[in-house]
Amino acid sequence: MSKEITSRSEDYSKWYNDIVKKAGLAEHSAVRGCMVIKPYGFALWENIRDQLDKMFKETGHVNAYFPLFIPKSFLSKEAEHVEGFAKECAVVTHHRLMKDPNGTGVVVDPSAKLEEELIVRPTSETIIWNTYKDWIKSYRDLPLLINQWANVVRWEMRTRLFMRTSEFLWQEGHTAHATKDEAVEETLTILDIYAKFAEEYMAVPVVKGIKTPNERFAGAEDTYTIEALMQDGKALQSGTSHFLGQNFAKAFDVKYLTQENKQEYVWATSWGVSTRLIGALIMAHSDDEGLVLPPKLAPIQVVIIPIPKPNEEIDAVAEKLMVDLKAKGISVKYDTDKKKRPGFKFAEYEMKGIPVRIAIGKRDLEKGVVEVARRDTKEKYTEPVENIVAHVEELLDHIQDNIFKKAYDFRKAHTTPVDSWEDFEKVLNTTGGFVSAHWDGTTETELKIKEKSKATIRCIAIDQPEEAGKCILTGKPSTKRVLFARAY
RNA sequence: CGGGGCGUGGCGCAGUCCGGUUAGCGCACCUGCUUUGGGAGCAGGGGGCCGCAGGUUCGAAUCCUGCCGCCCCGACCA
Repeated sequence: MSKEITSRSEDYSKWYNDIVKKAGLAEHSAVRGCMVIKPYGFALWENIRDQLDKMFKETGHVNAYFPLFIPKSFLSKEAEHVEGFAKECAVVTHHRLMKDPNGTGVVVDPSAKLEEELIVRPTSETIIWNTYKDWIKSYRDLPLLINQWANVVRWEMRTRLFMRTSEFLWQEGHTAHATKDEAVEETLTILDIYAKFAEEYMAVPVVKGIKTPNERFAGAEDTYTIEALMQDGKALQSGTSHFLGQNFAKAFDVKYLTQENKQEYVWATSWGVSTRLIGALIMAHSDDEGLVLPPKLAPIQVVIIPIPKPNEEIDAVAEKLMVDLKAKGISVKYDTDKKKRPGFKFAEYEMKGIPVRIAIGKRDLEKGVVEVARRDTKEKYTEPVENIVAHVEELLDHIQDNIFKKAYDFRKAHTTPVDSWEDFEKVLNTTGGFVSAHWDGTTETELKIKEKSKATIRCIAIDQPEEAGKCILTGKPSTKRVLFARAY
């Protein structure tokens, strides 16, 4: 299959599409901008979801489910929020079809017009805060720490498999707190979970930071983000955690009684990651042979291939290996398909990004060894059968570490401090990646820079030290560097 | 919303300019035989309202009109 995939250097965008399709992750559906997530892609999403879900629950969150539809009036209760989402909402106006009186198909039944239109949720703050109003009466009801796994719809102009689709799967957390400090702390707790998940499970290094007012979520007071860097030097916002202040509490009149019997508005957060994470995984690690998956999220971690085809002796070794590997919690597939030859299988599993391949052949077995191949480095070597379980267990960890390190080194090599406009443009147009530069702090300058260079401020890194400098565009004084990049 | 491209068996395409036997090729699929340590070979076989609707014509995948859909690039966004 590798001969069918476009190389990164030839056309990065086409390469990405080829991988998504040829690795069997997803395909375009009959509906514009919407994708079908295929079983292999969904298995990957399930692994992402299950791990995150566990992390949310460990920090006291519980899951619930709110409606897909939101009454139009709800959306307009928070002014900035509606402004931010209005342009990309799908609207339900009718609830019934009828036979076309002039033809053969069906048409919308004009008598079934809804009194109030329903919006297909682009995000659920409004319906959830409308519900929280009834759930929160006293300080004893707080904090309220709820997450939902759901689909949302944003009517995007231009879509791309996993990176931006009109409908996507995500989780959205919505929490309510008695104090501002507690809400801010929650926002940061989640940001840490996202960063930890990205780095330890996806093996994608991220910068934790805060968004500029211009890049903030519609309706938030502060938006925190994890920003990752893709192999083409473009940044990808991979998760966001918002401190919403009392904006939604005020919009939906959610108050609680304090211990002193006083009415106070509650403080809110919301946070989410989506199927875009799969896009991040692909773009961060994969190569011209196909997908490269981090072992911790790979639906299949080890594939065993009989050489040249299954027989009793090979089956016996493979089956024992499977039992032993599974006992260690390692997912393994034994490919007994007799129709396909080994070379075909090798290429196929490389395309699918399976971290470790074990080839069992008669010739090797006579020497008591099997062949081990790792996807990340393409190395191949033989290993005694009796060592194999311990070896694979260790190898999966090595691969996980190695692809993280590779991505980390790449980011390091593509993060450049600059102090002048010439250097800024030069770096963006050559090495790309993150450019660390001083900015005068105004939205006006931010927008001018974006217009001139197509680079946006990805974030102000949380651990960025104070440092006196001059804005690269205006020369005005600045106290901190911010991270610019061209982004997805 | 602007620019470009494309709709022909499951997938990828040729054929369309210049209308003419039975619409073709590769992959995949089915059957059989031979193969088998990096994408096997041979033989046989099944599968198409050529995106939709009109029109021109003796005759349309091909020409004309209208529509629909999708993809890619840009502006906007997770």
